[in-house]
Amino acid sequence: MARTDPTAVATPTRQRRKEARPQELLDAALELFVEKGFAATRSEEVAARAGVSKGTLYLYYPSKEELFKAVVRHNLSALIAEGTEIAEAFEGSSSELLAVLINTWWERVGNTPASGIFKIMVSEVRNFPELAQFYVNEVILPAHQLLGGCIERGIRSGEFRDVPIDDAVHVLIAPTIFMCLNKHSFGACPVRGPTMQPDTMLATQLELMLRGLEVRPVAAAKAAPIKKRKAA
Amino acid sequence: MARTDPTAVATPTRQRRKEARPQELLDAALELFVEKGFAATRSEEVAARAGVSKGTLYLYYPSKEELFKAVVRHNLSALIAEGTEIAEAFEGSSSELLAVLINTWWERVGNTPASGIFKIMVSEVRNFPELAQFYVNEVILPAHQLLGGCIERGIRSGEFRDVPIDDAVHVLIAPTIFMCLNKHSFGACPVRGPTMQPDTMLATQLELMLRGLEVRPVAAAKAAPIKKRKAA
Amino acid sequence: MARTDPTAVATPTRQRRKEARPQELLDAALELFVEKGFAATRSEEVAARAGVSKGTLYLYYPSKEELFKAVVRHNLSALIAEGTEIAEAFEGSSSELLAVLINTWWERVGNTPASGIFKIMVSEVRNFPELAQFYVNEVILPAHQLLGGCIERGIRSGEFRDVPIDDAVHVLIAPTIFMCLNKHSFGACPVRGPTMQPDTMLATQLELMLRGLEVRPVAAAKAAPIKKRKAA
Amino acid sequence: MARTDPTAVATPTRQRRKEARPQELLDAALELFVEKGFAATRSEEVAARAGVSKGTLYLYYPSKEELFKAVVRHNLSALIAEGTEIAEAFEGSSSELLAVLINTWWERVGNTPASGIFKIMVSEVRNFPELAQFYVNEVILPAHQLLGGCIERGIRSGEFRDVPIDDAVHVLIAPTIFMCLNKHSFGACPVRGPTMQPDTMLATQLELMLRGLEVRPVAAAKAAPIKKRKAA
DNA sequence: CATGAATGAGACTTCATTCAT
DNA sequence: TATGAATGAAGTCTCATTCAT
Repeated sequence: MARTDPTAVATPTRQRRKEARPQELLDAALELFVEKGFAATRSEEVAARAGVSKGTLYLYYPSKEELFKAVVRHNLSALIAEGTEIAEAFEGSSSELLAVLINTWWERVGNTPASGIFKIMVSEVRNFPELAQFYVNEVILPAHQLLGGCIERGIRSGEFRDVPIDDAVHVLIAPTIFMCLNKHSFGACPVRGPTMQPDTMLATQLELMLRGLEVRPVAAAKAAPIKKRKAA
Repeated sequence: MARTDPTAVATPTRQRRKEARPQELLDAALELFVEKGFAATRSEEVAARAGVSKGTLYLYYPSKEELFKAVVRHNLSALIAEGTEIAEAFEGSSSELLAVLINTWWERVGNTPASGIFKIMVSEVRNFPELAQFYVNEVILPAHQLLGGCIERGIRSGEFRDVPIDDAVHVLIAPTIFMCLNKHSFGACPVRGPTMQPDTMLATQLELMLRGLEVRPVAAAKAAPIKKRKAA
Repeated sequence: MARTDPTAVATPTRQRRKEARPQELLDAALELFVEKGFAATRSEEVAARAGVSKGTLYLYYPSKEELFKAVVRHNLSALIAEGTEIAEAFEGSSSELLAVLINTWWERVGNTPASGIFKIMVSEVRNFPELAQFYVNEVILPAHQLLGGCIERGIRSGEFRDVPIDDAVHVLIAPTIFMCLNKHSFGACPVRGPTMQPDTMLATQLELMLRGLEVRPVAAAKAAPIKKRKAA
Repeated sequence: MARTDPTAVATPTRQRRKEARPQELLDAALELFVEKGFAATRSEEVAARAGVSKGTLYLYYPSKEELFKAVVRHNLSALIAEGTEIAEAFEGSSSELLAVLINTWWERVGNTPASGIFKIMVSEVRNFPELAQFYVNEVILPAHQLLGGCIERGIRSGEFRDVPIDDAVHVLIAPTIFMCLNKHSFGACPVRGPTMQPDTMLATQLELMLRGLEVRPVAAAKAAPIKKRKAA
């Protein structure tokens, strides 16, 4: 309706709209797939949220499944671009570097709609196995190498203790991904409970982690699980 | 097999199975909802995996949605039961206590099919808002109080530094949930990449965390995010 | 409605209906595909004509296309069965044999709903190439061999002239197929015009053909086509 | 090419093409309707094969249905024009005349893309009843009168036996239409089997028919159909 | 209780047709 | 005129749910 309104000043031309469509559709789809999941999102909703009709969606993506893959690939590529950029910024102490990397990542990814991609991946990889290897190759491996490299650098320079690198990387990453997942699941539900505050949580995480990595003798905390009491 | 059990008092197989039905259905449903998500799981598949017919499923649960809620509630209740049991075991230093709690939790939950419940929750809470408050009240809050209490106890006893308790709890929990999610998403895909080793990762996490919590002067790592380079 | 009427005496049981379904669906589908063509027939119409709902159709045939193939194969098999039976009846003079074969064929095929299969084949083979070879192997070739054999037998016994067998077979078959096609196309339209009378037409065809085949000297009618007058 | 024609009076290509459009569209549509049928042919394909865009098709024909009718009417008119022309050439013996008519018809119609019109008619008349009467009036009746007249002439002149004229006409026409139908259905499929050779088949048909029509005493071949054996 | 045949609402997708450019 | 982006009615197919057996 407004689209055909002749008095509208900023009505984009068809040509302009055609060029913007893929991005608009991908954005709408990301939102909905994050909100409701792939299977529970109707094609028509995606189209509606992008401001077009059902048929138009199919002009750009041949099926809902292809749309989904495009959403994932598009957003993972964005992630990769960010990652590469961040990686290039290397300088200063390893502690500072880790802090910079994590804070930057949060600002560029965690704080944007792209953060929803993690929820999608967790929820749907098993239904879209092609995407699994893609994600591993393009996101997990580079990210691991980047962070693993920082930790190794810190270890070699004597700044960090000699911890198992791969495990440490996972522990380091977990809270940030956890925040992204929380934001798009419980965080989006109107419930009373302990809310996650990304800013302070990130700060706390960094402090704990960096302290945990720093060189200093300590008595390792080993503890066996509690034995399960058998029902009499 | 059970039929030849000499202690069985002539309980007919059918009778036995009938009583076991709800549990079998919930188990089958948990598996499938974890594998494929709620919307992509067909009622008939659940029935088939539980070894009954489609119609039988509806004798026990009036709809797929109710089945889903039952699965969630059933598994969350199990979680709660475990948590309560673990909580009662309180003794020793706060470090040891945290280690015991986490290791026990992993053995009782993370290492069992119930670990899939987190994937379900993350993926589907927004579609089942009733479950959100339930989960927060029955799982998140108690768990937070338990862990938060440990940390607070450690702080008060001078064992731990004075960290923001809520954030620290989140950071403490994140890697364990992260492992559960990974196990049921990427971990279930046949891809080459860095795999997560729960046992060593848990050990590393505990070591990092406890060291991070321990009292000791340190220069806090503060770092602003890298500025995004604008295109010239 | 009537189906659930408890007072109905002849209400078939579900089991009985299940067994009859495939045939009922194939019959309904044959009718509709003949009437309107494959593409213009809606699945739901087929189901409705068979007295079931849309979903039930898909319980028996996984797609409209598979239903189509089943219709063709089912009816071609019927054709083949008839053909085989007729072929076994060989006896008497070759003229009589041809007459018997054609009359019997008409009674068993041309005069039954199976006659519609020819319209379907003509209309749709190019859209279902798998069926082409099947039809050639199972219908055309056996029929040709049968009729060709009769003609050859007549030639060898001196009853028929030495005509090109393959061409003669085509000429012999053409009017019968033509009648089938006509019956399900123009013949089914309420128009004024020369209608085809199968019975007398068959008789006339036989008379012409057998006379044409019989031994007797004749001056071949050779004639060049009329030259096209070029527009001035 | 036409552009360099020295006799062309500067007619711009676009203008020329514009005038040729309707014919090009009709030709493309004929081809596609013959290949795939009306319902399975997409408007856009027709436009593409005619070298124009989807929208342009609608400048010339207001709907796919109208396009279809135009195709039929256009090609039937061509048929009629041919028929009239052929009819005027009347001369010689009735046998020769029939031979000339049929051979000419084959050359002008059977051997051209217009031969596809019969497949279309058979497949689609029931969906386009308006066309039925048109076809009967404009094609079937004149053709019948033409051929029927020839046969009658032959009978009156003592050249032919006294056969039922209408039936004989049908028998006479059947093989030619049969060849047209075959050419655009099985004939277009890449299958191994007895192929139809129009030239020899036409010759054989004529020979059989004319011999069949010629005056000569014969014992009519009467034969009852074989009784169907009931299952014991 | 258990079964599985049947149903029909609803989701995906296609494509004839329109209309701004 | 010609184009092709956009639309939405309509068709195919799925699957949660019911119910006669």
